[in-house]
Amino acid sequence: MILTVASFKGGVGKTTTAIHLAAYLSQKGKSVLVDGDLNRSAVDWAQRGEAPFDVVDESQLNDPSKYKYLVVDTPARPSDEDLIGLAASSDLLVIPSMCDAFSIVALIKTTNTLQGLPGDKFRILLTACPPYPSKEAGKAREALSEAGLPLFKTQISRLAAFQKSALEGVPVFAVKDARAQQAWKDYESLGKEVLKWQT
Amino acid sequence: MILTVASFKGGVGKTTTAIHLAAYLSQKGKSVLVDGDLNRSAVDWAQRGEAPFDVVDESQLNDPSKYKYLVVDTPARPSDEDLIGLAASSDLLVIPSMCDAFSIVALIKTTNTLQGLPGDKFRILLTACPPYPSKEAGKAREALSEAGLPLFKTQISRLAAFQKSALEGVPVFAVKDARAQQAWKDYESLGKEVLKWQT
Amino acid sequence: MILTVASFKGGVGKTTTAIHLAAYLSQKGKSVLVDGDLNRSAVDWAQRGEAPFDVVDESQLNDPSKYKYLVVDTPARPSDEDLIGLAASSDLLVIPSMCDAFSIVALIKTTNTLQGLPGDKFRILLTACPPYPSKEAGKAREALSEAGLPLFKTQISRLAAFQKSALEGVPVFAVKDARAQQAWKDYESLGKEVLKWQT
Amino acid sequence: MILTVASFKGGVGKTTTAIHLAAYLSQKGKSVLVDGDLNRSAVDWAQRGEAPFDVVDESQLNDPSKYKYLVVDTPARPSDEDLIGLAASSDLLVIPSMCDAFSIVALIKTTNTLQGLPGDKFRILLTACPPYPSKEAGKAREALSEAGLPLFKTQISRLAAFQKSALEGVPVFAVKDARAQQAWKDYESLGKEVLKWQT
DNA sequence: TGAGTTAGAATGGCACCACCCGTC
DNA sequence: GACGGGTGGTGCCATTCTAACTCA
Repeated sequence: MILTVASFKGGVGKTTTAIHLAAYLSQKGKSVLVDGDLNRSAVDWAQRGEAPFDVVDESQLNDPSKYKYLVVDTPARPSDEDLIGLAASSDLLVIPSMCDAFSIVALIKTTNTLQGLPGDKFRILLTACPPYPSKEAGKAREALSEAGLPLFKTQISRLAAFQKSALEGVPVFAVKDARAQQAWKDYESLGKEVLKWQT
Repeated sequence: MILTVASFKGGVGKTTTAIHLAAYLSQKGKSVLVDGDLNRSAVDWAQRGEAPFDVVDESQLNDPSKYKYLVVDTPARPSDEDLIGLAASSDLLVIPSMCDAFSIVALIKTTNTLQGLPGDKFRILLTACPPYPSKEAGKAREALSEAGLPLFKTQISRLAAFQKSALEGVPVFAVKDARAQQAWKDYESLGKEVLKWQT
Repeated sequence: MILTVASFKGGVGKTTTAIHLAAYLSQKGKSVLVDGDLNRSAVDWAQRGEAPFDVVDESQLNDPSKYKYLVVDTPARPSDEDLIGLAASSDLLVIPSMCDAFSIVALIKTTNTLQGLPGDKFRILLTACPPYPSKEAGKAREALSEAGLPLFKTQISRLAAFQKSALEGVPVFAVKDARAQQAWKDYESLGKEVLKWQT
Repeated sequence: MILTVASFKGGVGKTTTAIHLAAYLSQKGKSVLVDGDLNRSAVDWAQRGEAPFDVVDESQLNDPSKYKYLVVDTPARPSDEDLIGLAASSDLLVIPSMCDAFSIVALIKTTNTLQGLPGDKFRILLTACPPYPSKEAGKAREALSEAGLPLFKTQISRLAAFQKSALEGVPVFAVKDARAQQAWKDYESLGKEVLKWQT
């Protein structure tokens, strides 16, 4: 199964999402994270710590058949053609987005592009959602639904544990933080939703 | 005076910064915000509400000499050459960045590019800084200083008022929010720092 | 039907409750408010304004059979014997109580006395409940339930409209206040609960 | 110095006032709180937590001369003779009252009784005053002044911290609440006024 | 028609609770 | 694990402004 993580804007948790999806899926079968980002953020990350799955540069992926799950972290701002290509070569396209107004508006503007994608091959993931009682995530969800864009039910909270995860180069469940488990649950929930979608 | 706002990543408050810099400077002299972003976020924003300054598409700026201050919002992810060009044609390059680890690491990676820029023509602005007692901003500041990158002393807080500002298409000081004035003070302080730099 | 309003403490909205119960019941049948309080608060109140029902001193109630509903406002701090007498001569004993800790503790202390009362002849009414998001009313409700004391489902909010009602000598629905209708709904709900209990 | 706290109605913060007056005065000299209330609220309170002063039942006060300050919490609804007796045996009579209309009217009705008291031996304390922008306290103050009744300049705010204080059995300054210090300042101010009156 | 009155909406300020975060 | 500081949302209250209605 090939999961591609792509977004039109940077700084939305794309790499974090790719890493933690790979971490979750590696519990279910041999997994690899393919780093296609220009910044090589994921490779850097893996070098800082100890990843429970393989992390390879996209040019170094020799034998995809070794893996049950491939998670691909793509460069930011793909062109329309890029996106279509990514969708064609993937089973599911995960599009993370923050829930601030600018991000949502930008995302809705790309509705045409996205709806050109085949069937239900993509879903949007809200990331960095502020805690209760903020309504930002709810508003974003509503706006995207109205625009007809498919959403994951799961959303990722904005927690300092994710920062520590990035700094230390370990998945968030390995971070020493009071809310590390809560943070990990978000991605576990996402992982379950992905696997459920597959069926 | 030409101020250019550019960043290597999206979703860092680039448009918000451009808008509020223009809003501050429009108090000091006739100002225009030139929207060079592909998403035309700033133009959209101005259409939603009532901006106290002109907002034009970059192709529509006929007579720059009419204005005392030009604030240019650029596309995300400029290439190195783009950046050099932008720096050459501007008096100051403002580079907003969030203070999360990925953003800071990405920024430091571009140190070489940035230090190729002439003199003290650019400065980094930390945006969306989490409130006390978070140390994220402090850590980011330290890391950037060590990398030799120049920073604005001012930093922008992460406040819901900025979200409302984006949604309503008005500068943050016109938003009905308990912390609107506090939010505006951040950009006032930035504006003062910019003007002070000029001298 | 004879409704008696009694409480062990003063200042809990006893008179307000008696007045508004009478006001509600007067819509359903001829009603009288019998003022047994030493302060003659209800009589004073009726003199200040225009009550839609009769208000008489307890010594002046000549012909109870004229009325379908009698609401009796009793003196504060009845003795145990008083209370038993009141219960015996009434169909229902309404015991208003604020939800502060002292009031609730004092009320629970009287559990023995209350449970000596015949059957389900009394119910406690929480009054002056602070607005959301306070949990005071919820805590009080929980404590009283644990003590086995019966509660009205309805509770009365703490609203300035009740103050104006007292000052002007009119039922709260006749007060010029943005929340007057909301305040009246509380007592309407109580009235419905009382009538429902009767059946 | 003997301070007596008495009121004609219950639920007005009588026990809270007695407790916090004793707490303040215990900073200035050895103090005791004499619980004369039938509910023994103050004794209960002291049992729940840790009071920084002695709390005794009125029948157990053996050696008053041990104390510099005696604060006496009296039963609710004293008769006129009781009141005169209390005033005679005290240096100052503190009469707490809420500022709702019923309470104020009831208090003014007792003007005759009160004015029969010797000289300036008593003062009224407004308690549970609602926050800005309510005018309830101002109106109450005005009405009482017109009736010629002496008032403390200090008034006690209605704050959730006082509830927590009651529940936990500790003075309000020991409560974990954002406004605990503000609440305590009210009673500090009252204490100062009392001491100042003494001279 | 014009002016005074009155009802409704918008505004500012505060209290309260739930939550996040660094420190002890 | 508890604490203190901070933010976000909700609700109440008084004031102000606006809109509509009454009455001369």
